[in-house]
Amino acid sequence: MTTQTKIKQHDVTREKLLSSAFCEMHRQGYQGTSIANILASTGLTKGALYHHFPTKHALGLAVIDEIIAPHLEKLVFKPLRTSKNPVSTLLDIIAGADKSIGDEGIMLGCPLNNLMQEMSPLDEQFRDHLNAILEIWQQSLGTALKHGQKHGIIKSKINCQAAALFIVSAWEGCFSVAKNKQSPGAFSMCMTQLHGYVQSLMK
Amino acid sequence: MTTQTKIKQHDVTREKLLSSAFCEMHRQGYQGTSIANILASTGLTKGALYHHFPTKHALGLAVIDEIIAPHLEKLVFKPLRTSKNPVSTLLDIIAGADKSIGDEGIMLGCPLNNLMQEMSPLDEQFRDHLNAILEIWQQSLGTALKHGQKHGIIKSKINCQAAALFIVSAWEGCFSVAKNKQSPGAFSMCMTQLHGYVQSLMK
DNA sequence: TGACACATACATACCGGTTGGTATTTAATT
DNA sequence: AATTAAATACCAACCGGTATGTATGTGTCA
Repeated sequence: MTTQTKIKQHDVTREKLLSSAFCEMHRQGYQGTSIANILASTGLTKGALYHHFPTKHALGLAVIDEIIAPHLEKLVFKPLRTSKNPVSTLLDIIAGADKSIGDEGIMLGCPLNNLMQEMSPLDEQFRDHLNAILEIWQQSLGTALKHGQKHGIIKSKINCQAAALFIVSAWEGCFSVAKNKQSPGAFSMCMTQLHGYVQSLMK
Repeated sequence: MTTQTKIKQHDVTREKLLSSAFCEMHRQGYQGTSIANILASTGLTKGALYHHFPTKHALGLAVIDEIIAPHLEKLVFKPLRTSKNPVSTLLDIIAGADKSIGDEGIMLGCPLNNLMQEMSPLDEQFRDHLNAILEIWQQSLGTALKHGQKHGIIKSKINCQAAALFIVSAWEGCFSVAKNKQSPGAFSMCMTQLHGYVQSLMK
């Protein structure tokens, strides 16, 4: 037996539900997601779902915390935090975003951004959970820029927090527009401009 | 009697429905908008609504074409198109956006962006109508930048179409983030950065 | 032999949309 | 100008479908 703890059926089912819910929410939004569809695609029943999650609302929050947040953490936040040259890492991430996300991901939009748009004004808990991710994002970027400033890579006059906020905003904006145009090409073009913006912060 | 043509009851009721639908859609999204709420807030009934619009879907499209598009046309596109110095007009619009939109508008987000996010992947007609506005926006910006290039205001190496696309994206991104943070302050900070970006395109 | 992990059937509420009918305005005719 | 017919603008009740959520039953495994 490996070091891995035993996988219980309980967790398998829970993962199935979360993953299916994420998929549905990514495509239809939270409100457009129907419990029935989730159950159909997993082959489970209401008994299973309501055994694991008290409400659809709780399921939605769990998707944010257990799927969306870890995904961004792995793909963006951690690389930025652990890199020896975070500014160059940032440029790499921006430059390679279209490839690492893929056409379908671009068409569907950023899951975080999608949910923010839909749910933030409607539900305070959704907003808080989503905002926590946004905060980490901005923080990661701000720290990366500050690090660049300390090493003479980033212009000293730059307001790193404001620039970080703008990068996040523009990033999500690129997703928005590309999704609406249903055009991965537009995403690439847009992210290239963002790449240029970050470079314009450098000496 | 003035030169104005007589206001018919028909149009008054139609306007009431459109305006209420817009309001509801701005707050709840299209899918979250219920016919019942629209009727309650107007004091009308289903008979009235379905007399003027064949479906909820048609009502949604009418809101886009007859409310959202004209509003942006008046506030952004036309000023850009008719200005003698469109680049400076653009800077003015960006600088004054927070004031001209107001806190509540910022909290609720850009109606265009909201609907794009929600409906683009779900409905082709919505996408097309929304995209048409986006296209005009990008076009207005591209032309403004080109005009600036011709007059030696904008750097000649700039790709105006790409820059225009990015400005729209970043703009919408500022809305997204500010809406999620429920923070007019974040919007202002973000738009200030966008202002700086546009200035960085200038000589 | 219970606690757990699910399945099944049902309750309740709301959704968009339809239907038949009724005022009200408009247009035509005398 | 008065009358009448027809089209318009609107109302209120209802329909099928679907939504989330519940109550209860059943099999499994420690």
